[in-house]
Amino acid sequence: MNETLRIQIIYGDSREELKQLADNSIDLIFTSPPYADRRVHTYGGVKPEDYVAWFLPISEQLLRVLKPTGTFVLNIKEKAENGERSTYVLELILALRKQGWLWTEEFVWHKKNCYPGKWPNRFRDAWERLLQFNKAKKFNMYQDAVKVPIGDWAKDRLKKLSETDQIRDNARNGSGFGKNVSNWVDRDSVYPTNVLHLATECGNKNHSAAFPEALPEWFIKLFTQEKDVVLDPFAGSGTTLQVAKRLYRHAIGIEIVPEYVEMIKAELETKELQLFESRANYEITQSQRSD
Amino acid sequence: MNETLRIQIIYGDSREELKQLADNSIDLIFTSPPYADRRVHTYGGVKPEDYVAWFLPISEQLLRVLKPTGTFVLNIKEKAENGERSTYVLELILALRKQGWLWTEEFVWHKKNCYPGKWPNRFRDAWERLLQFNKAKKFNMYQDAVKVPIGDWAKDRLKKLSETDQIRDNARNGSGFGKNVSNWVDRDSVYPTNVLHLATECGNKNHSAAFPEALPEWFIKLFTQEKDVVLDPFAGSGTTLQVAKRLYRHAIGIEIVPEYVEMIKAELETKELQLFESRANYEITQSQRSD
DNA sequence: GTTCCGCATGAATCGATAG
DNA sequence: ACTATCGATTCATGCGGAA
Repeated sequence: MNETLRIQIIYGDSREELKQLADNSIDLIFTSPPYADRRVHTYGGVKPEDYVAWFLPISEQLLRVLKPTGTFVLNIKEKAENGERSTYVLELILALRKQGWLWTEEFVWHKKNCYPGKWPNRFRDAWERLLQFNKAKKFNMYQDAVKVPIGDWAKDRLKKLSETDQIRDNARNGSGFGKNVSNWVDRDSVYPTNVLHLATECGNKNHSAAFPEALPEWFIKLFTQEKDVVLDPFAGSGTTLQVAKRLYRHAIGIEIVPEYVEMIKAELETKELQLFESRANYEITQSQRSD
Repeated sequence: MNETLRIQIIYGDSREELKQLADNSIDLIFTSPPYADRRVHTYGGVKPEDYVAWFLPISEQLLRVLKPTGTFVLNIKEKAENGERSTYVLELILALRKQGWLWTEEFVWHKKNCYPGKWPNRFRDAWERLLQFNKAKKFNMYQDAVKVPIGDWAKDRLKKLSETDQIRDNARNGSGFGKNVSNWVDRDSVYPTNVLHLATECGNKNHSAAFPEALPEWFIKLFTQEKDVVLDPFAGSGTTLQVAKRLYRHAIGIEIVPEYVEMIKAELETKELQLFESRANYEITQSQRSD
């Protein structure tokens, strides 16, 4: 018997549409709000000084719909304006904490091929913030899902550990390292850090996404399991939804620009024909704007 | 005729000793203050909630002694505790702006060999902030001094990229200064970005520095010329001073731990015999604590 | 002299235990 | 309950002695 994977695209304003989602129903919120993706005009041109006030009603809803074990990942980077970095992201972090969120971590996305350009007073901006917020200190994290190959140094060094090395347990130097040498035998992968190296997708797609697929993929794998629910309240070109679907997670996206909504629907239906057919049926839903 | 390069180490507390420096006399301040609750043995151990109040009197002096064309670079990273990142660095940035500083840029130092460890709720912390502050919107910046030249060295690196390196860290590049290796092909040199890749210097040196020499070196080259004046109000093991001297910049360091002061003096005198002799004489001064 | 390998050492963070 | 201390965990690097 097939199970149904639900991919839902809601056409409308997140400030309104989030209200229809149930309490504690989302496992992961992954999103790039306006300013991160330079689409601020679609939400009426929010000024930097108004940004926090504009965002808080949305994050209040996000706090409501997220499961206690869930995670909220916010991809954002303040822009430089008139020679200075804006401070609204810093103020947003402080305001979200005051709203009840825990600021668990700040990941760095190092964009290998960042936007070109040259200015007299600054270099190109090659990184963005990925702010992790949680409702509770205990949340779901599946670290093994994102392990990476071990560095080259290990190839030469570790394979030559003798048997006595493995038995040795001299913790007298305090490091505790020698005690666990046997753990390292046959180890070929390690846990990553909080710095992510990814290229922006330069590719030949007909539309440009704010971030490469690898970015939501990493966080979806890290914070959800199959059949969990992923939400992107600023779906844009739908990268988060597509990755969620490919990884067999339920997904909900909200998008205010009708052209994007149509694009997402078309894209998802196309891929549906290619993938997963043997595995599940898919249900693609479009809700109407509520006003 | 020889010119004199002045390398001055002041033994004392920056909160007091900075007062003896002249207004508008410093071209670059590069420093790594003790982080909150770190280095409790050598330094006092400032609590996170007191950090901003502790730092502001110092930065007020820094604002006074810095030239209008000068730059202040602050290396800092908040710690994680009890599941959350502290917010005092964010609050410090906001407070410094209120004090009159411009927050020009935030560089990321990606520490390739970060501290090991494993926890259920987070990965290893592999980056630190390098916050750039200025007094005025027009400041000295010598971008060409940090361009990364293409040479045998770079080509060599390009070839040596191992397969695992490419899988686990596609941004691996030689110098570490955030350049996409593939962009180097057919170019003489390129400008870096605001992401720096450097390993920490650990290992068996007789003393351990908080940051590798390449870190102050990069900023000294970027923001000063020869015979400019560099200040480090938390000199520590003296890395900033030594690099300044090697790059033929005047330098002033303030350090509260007498053992470090002696260490810096000894180190500088040793190197004096080896380097620069044909170029200049050096004057190493020790001021006394003023109380 | 090269290369190889043992080893110490990091601005870490969490959970448990002790006062 | 709240703070101070301690053990456990982990990975990349450079130094120095050995082969």
